[in-house]
Amino acid sequence: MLSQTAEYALRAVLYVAEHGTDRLVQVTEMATALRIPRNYLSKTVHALVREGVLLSTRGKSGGFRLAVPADRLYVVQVVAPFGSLGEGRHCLLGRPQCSDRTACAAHAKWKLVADRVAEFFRGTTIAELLQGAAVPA
Amino acid sequence: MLSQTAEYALRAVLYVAEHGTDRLVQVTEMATALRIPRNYLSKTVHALVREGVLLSTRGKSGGFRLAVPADRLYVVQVVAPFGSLGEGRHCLLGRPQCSDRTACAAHAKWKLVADRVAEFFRGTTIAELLQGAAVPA
DNA sequence: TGAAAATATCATATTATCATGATGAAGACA
DNA sequence: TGTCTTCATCATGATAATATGATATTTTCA
Repeated sequence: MLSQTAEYALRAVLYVAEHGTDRLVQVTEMATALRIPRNYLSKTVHALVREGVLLSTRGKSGGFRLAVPADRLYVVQVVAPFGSLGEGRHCLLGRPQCSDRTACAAHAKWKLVADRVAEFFRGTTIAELLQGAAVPA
Repeated sequence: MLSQTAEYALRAVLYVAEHGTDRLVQVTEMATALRIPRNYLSKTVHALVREGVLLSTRGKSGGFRLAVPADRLYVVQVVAPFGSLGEGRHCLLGRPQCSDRTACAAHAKWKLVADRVAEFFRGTTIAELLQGAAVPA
């Protein structure tokens, strides 16, 4: 559903949202806790900085924190820069333009489901995900 | 949502279901009509033969036909051998075992959506997709 | 000012996916 | 029997995603 990288991004943001309320969270800490390759995660979270999702501080006692309150940060903002998911329309059969008018075979049935998925990404906040359950190690 | 290969497989099966009711459909014909690389499609549809979705006949005037009536052939059967989608459990955060009991952060909210997706793949037949709309070239 | 800690970045390696081209094998039919 | 057509398969290549290792840059603080 999500690319590996997008999944890393989401897990990292959830980690920051949970542990970074009163301090900065370091990449090494996240990488260890979430079992994600360190430098790869570094690149990934830096991309989130460029996207305005995270803020980074360099140098000693540096780290990351949310750039947006968790209850105003939507999953799509975290995930969209990587895998193309959560974004606009999405034809099951991969047709470039597949709308209600020029429908592909799968369109009518699939649309109902695809809309649900899109709603989830666009309408769910990081805060809501954290409420769902405690985050295990 | 689907891997390229899984999408090819689904489009090919839809094509066979539509055009193969009273004759065999050849790979070259499908590849041309659906604009899919010929040999790659050949490999893909052959995998569907092994899976019991299609039947193949070799030699002159050979080709493919459905191994199962379109109204008893479910999308998951076509798609599962390729991308891992449509299959059983699916945690948004990629945890190997993520159920209602050991829930990850995203689980509760995501489950509602993921169940819908799984239902679509498991509960929708090829025949239903064909009813959805005419298949353009 | 220098050392340490942390992010940022670059170069490269690895792996999986997608694709191509050539060849083998089976069946139909003259 | 031979040839043609078609599926089956093999070997290889191209590309993108994922990952690793080394280095540069910024900041803190003694």
